[in-house]
Amino acid sequence: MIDYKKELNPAQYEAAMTLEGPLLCIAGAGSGKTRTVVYRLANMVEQGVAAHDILLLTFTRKASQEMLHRAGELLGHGIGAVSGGTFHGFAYSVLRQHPPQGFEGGLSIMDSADATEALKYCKDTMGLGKGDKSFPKTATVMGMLSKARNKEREIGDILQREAFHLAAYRDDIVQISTGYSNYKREHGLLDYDDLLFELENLLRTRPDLLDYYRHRFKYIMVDEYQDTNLVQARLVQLLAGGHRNVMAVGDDAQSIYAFRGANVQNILEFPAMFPGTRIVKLEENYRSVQPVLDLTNAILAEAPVAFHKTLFTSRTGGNLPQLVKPLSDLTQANQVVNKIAELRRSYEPKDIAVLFRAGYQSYHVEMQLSKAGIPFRKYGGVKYSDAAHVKDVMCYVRLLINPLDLPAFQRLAANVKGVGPKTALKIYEASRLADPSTLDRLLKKYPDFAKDLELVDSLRRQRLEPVEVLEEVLEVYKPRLMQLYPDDYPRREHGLEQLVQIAATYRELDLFVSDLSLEDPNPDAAASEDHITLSTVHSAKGLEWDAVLVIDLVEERFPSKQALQKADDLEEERRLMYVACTRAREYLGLFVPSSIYSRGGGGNEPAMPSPFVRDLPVYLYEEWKENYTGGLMQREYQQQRTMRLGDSVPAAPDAFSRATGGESEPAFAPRTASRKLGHCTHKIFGRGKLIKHLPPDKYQVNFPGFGLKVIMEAYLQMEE
DNA sequence: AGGCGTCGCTTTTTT
DNA sequence: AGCGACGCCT
Repeated sequence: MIDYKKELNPAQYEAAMTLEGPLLCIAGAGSGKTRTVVYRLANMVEQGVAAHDILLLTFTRKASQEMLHRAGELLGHGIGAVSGGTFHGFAYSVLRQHPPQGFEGGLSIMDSADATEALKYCKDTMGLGKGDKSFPKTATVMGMLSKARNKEREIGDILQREAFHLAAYRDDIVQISTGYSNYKREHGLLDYDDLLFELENLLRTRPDLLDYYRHRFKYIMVDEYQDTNLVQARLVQLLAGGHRNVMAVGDDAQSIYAFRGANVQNILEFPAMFPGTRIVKLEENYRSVQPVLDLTNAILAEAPVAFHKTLFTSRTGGNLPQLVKPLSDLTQANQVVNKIAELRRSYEPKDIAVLFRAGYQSYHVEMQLSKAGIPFRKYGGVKYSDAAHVKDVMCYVRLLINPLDLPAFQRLAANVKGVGPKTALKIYEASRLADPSTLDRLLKKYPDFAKDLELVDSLRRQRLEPVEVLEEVLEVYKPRLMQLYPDDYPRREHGLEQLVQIAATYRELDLFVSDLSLEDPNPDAAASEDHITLSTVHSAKGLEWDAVLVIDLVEERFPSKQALQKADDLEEERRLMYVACTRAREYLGLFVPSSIYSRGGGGNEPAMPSPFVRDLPVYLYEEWKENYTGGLMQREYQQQRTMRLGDSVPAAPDAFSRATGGESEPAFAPRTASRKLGHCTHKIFGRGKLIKHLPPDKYQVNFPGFGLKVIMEAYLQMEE
């Protein structure tokens, strides 16, 4: 028997024990969210719930597998057939069993590269935006279309709000959008957004199926609920609408996917969607040492989040986070590598990570790490399955599943010398319309492509395992690999070996293909023990390391350039910064280069430190500057710092959470008023910004240089 | 007419 | 580094 009461804190215990009815778990960073879900799963099994009855929706398949694995360990036996994965993965698994109208002949999932290519094709064939230099790029148009669908608003609306300069192209963009939809239907293609909407449509139009799935999944858990969008919330409502045994877990402070339509309101409105929801807040942090936690709390203090939490930790000791100011982003790479070398004396490589806002920002660090012989693994940015050779090979496989998949057909054809999109389309039309004379003539002209089509046909006749299919394809494709990529074909060949390895774990071809586009498989994750991690902050979500280094903390990089315009976007960047820093257990390094290389400015340009760093009270970190010889020197302590030394947490956490959490207050109290608060002056701390009114007579105030304080109103001089 | 090489320009984040 | 426009080649 598991002693739940002993192994969980009271809030975790409550969440793990509540199995029936709707439950919302607000879990701060590092508060043992996974642990709580794991114990809850174990409890379910002990209470006699069959694994088969549980649906566990998580952000990545890896996350659901880890939860199941750990629950299995806890129970001392496997937990078996829990269904789980991402919303998109789940949607596909349902849709492949119940193909929507028009997809009976086969159904291909397009990843974002496929979708953009298809959109470009539509744009070109419709002759829109030709020769107009300021016409938005295909990728930009794709982004707008996807945003409109995710937020469920008109395209014109999105353009107006997010890209005013493109509003003039609204009609053209709407036309492209219509053309794209038709194209997808015609060729049996679904993009990521379609998966969710088609699933909703299926459940709404087929009451029998809705009923079936409601009985099939008697318990539903949704992780990272703050990153769900509107249609995902409706799917949860549909699926859990019968029994209402549904748990949502999330943290509004870690919502970082608004750009793709994630709606923080979802988590706030969960109790309204499921009346009678029990709310549990996990606020004790088990991950980070106090100095790291103090700094992350300070980042969040300025954010207007609905549930204000100040996390507290029981982890004692720990050093102050370091703020390192290299002279440029180039020397930053050296400083990062030096620091990693130093950290490796105390930590395993797998416990060290370098985080950044965008994929390209790790470029210099990657170079220096390679030079220093430190192995690393990069997450985020370009995906493994985006590599041209992987896409090439997968096109053969896609045509097996869906013969109408025109993008796949065109891509294969384009690899043959002398064939471009137009010729490919001719062959495609000729084969589809059964026009043997044209077909014969064209295939004679391009014997290489004829060979490809023969291969696909012969594979379609046989019923082979995924791995066997791949081996046959590679036999034809490998010789072509050298021809196509003479410069680096050995590296690509290695990548294809990995693809075969992945294929070997599947029995069904369509699952192999869909998984590859729905979830980056991360080929040799198992062999990553001796690798340090480089990752975008988005891809680092839900993970943690002993030592975390965040780089490029300058204006226009982090926060990113385009987020500086709108307040909402800037708040999302702040939460992103919060997510980055809360990944650290013990060491946190913030790197702020004084200049960055930019193409436009013709070399190095001075850079402003990120506002997220600028606004931090100085006593929360120690500052190191790089000198001309590449060494680091510590900045002399400022007056405030000396004054504050020996002081503990900026805001006394107990008092604060008691004052804000409030057993009497409804837990869902949006902090609407706080935005309107102004400034005040205090005799000792000087001028500060009012953050929150703590009734009846206190205010939480942020004083530059002193940080968060809770002060009696009588001691404050208010400004207008 | 369609394919292919070259030059100039611009880079967020992900299922 | 990748897209798009432009111009030359088959």
